[in-house]
Amino acid sequence: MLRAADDLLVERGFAALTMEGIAQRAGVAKQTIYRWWKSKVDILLDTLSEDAREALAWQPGEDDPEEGLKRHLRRVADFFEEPAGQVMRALLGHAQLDEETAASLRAGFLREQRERDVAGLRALLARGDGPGVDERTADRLVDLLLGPLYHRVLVCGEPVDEELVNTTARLVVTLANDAPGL
Amino acid sequence: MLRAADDLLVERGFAALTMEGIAQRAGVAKQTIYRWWKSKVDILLDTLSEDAREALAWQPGEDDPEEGLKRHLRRVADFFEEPAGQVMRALLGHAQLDEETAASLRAGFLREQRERDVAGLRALLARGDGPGVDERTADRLVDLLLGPLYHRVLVCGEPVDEELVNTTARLVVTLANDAPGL
Amino acid sequence: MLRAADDLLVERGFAALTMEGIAQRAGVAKQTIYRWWKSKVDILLDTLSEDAREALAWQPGEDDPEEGLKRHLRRVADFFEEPAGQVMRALLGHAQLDEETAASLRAGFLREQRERDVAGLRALLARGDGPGVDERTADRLVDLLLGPLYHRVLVCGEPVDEELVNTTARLVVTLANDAPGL
Amino acid sequence: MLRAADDLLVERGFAALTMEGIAQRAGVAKQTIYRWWKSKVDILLDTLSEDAREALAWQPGEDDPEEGLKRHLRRVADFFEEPAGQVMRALLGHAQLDEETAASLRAGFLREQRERDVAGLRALLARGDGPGVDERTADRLVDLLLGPLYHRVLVCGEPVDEELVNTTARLVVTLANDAPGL
DNA sequence: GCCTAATCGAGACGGTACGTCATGTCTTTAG
DNA sequence: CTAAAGACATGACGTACCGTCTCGATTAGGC
Repeated sequence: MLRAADDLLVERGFAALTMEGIAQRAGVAKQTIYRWWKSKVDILLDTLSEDAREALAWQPGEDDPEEGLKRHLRRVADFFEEPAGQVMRALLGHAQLDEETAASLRAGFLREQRERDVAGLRALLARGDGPGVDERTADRLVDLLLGPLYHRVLVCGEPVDEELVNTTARLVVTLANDAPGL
Repeated sequence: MLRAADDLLVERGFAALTMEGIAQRAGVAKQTIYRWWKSKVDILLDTLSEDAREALAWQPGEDDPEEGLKRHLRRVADFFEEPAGQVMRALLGHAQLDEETAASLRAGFLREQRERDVAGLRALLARGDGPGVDERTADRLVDLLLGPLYHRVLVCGEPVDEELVNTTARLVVTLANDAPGL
Repeated sequence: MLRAADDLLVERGFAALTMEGIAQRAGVAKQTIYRWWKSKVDILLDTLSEDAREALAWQPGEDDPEEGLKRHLRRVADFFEEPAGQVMRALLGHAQLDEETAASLRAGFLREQRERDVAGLRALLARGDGPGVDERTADRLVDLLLGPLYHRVLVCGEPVDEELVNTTARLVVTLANDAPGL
Repeated sequence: MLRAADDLLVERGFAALTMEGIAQRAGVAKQTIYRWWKSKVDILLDTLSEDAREALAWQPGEDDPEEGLKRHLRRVADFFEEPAGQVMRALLGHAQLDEETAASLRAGFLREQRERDVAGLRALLARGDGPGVDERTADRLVDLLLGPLYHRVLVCGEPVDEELVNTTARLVVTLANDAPGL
């Protein structure tokens, strides 16, 4: 059923993603779906957890912090082009329209991802020359790190280009090394 | 009718904002609404144009670039707390779910606002010590300037704090003065 | 406008006969139609008066009563095949659905036509060998004279054949000559 | 739902008989009605089949043909005063306005009723002194038998009086006994 | 190996909103 | 000053999904 929901979202968009449609596509009765999820948003939250966790994971590497950040940001940029990225866009979008979706999304996937991002960022910066950053500082840096990419994708609706990745990465490294001034 | 739509959105949320509801609230026939707008999204696009233009305008000032940026970012942050900001959140959200909404929003309000942002940013930076930035550079800077705020609001669902405003403003000024390395 | 209404009725049927349609077809504003008639039924009543009076008139002749009746009944049968007959069918039909239509139709056209029928029948029978019939008797005979034809057309929806015309005519003449037993 | 439709027709007339009204009166969703019938006419056709079959049935009796005919015609006359008769009037009326209604009505109820009428008439005449009539002749007689009553009710909008019943009955018996001259 | 019980497909049900159509009234505009 | 053009409030249309609810049929598991 997750697969059916996922496919329909990508094929026809969120508006055409109905419980009846998913049921028919999955060859299942509506009631059976309601047994496990209480809405189509709930289904998407599940598919997101399955698919996005790995795609947004911080991969280990031997390079310096700036290079590592670039690598990760490119992964994030690519993620938005994939089906799982479409699901995330849809959920982030729906969270703007519905408080309950927002709460579920933020209490679940987004909170966990934030933790992974903070940890990943700290680990990466620890490999550099500087003193590294504490958890609170890393948390602050995440908005600066991801914000420009999300803005480009969600607000402008354009793909993230290399220049934005590079500038953002360089900038965050600079800030991190200059942490006291943050 | 714009007022009725606006009120209902803020009071009850996007899902409960129906054409029938707007019609009833405005004391107007559904047909009359359809005569002028083809969907509730269309109505919101109109209210956005009316209300958000001024709220997101770059106000003149005598202060230096960094101070000016902070002032503007605080206005942006405040905007998201107002009704007009709710409308914008809703439209940005719906744009993630519906290609047509995305196209309308970006071809209209967002494009114009982007132009105002680029012009405002350039004007502000021109008041500083540095050489200022050309249009293309300013355009690139806008993602970095606004991205963190939008991320905080749309993704995290939290209010923009003073610290984020200050850091972002300082960072963009630094980058601008260091433009060749952008 | 009568012409426009008439044409539309025949072309597309009663359901598709709307005030808006008539106005458009006649190149006239709706309001102008409402100035003269209060409904589409009212318009049809007018076209009926214009067209049906002559088609259902009793034509003079030199033949005997039975022949004369046959002639007249054939005219009635033919009338139902013409556009004016369609109007009459529509109005009689609508009169079953709407008391007001029924009242207008019966107070106007049908009452006058009934008078013409009674007079026509009496004149015809006066040419025969028998003693003729008085007005009340003729009035009673009219249901027997026209009923079978109307039944065939309105209820069965089939055309009136020669046999029905002949039998009905013969029968009414017989009855008329046997008036005391009526 | 048949009951709700029936009641509303009698109470408020055909024009005020709406799918929404029926749904509300029956405490049922519109969609449920559309699941089973495709229009209000379809519903009325069903109520007619249920109610009119018996009211228009030919009842057995021991009397002679003329008396039997009178009995039956009086039943027909009474039928038009009942709710089921209102339904029939409405359907016959609407059949004049709409080809599809006409086709449904004639292919269904009217065809069956015609068969019952032919059979009933033949059975009655077989009880008389004469030779009886064959099926084709009986079919021709039905227009003459029912036409006057229908004319009085549908066209004149007046109740059927005893005189019309008696005259019509006598006349059909006479004709039947004189069948060769038909 | 059978019978009971739970599960699941199918889809009917009472609802709500959709977007469209025609109504009859009204205002505005052009000749 | 009239009449076209058409905006307006109203209300029904027929459709799509919603979330809940019965139905049988089909499995499985406990005896």
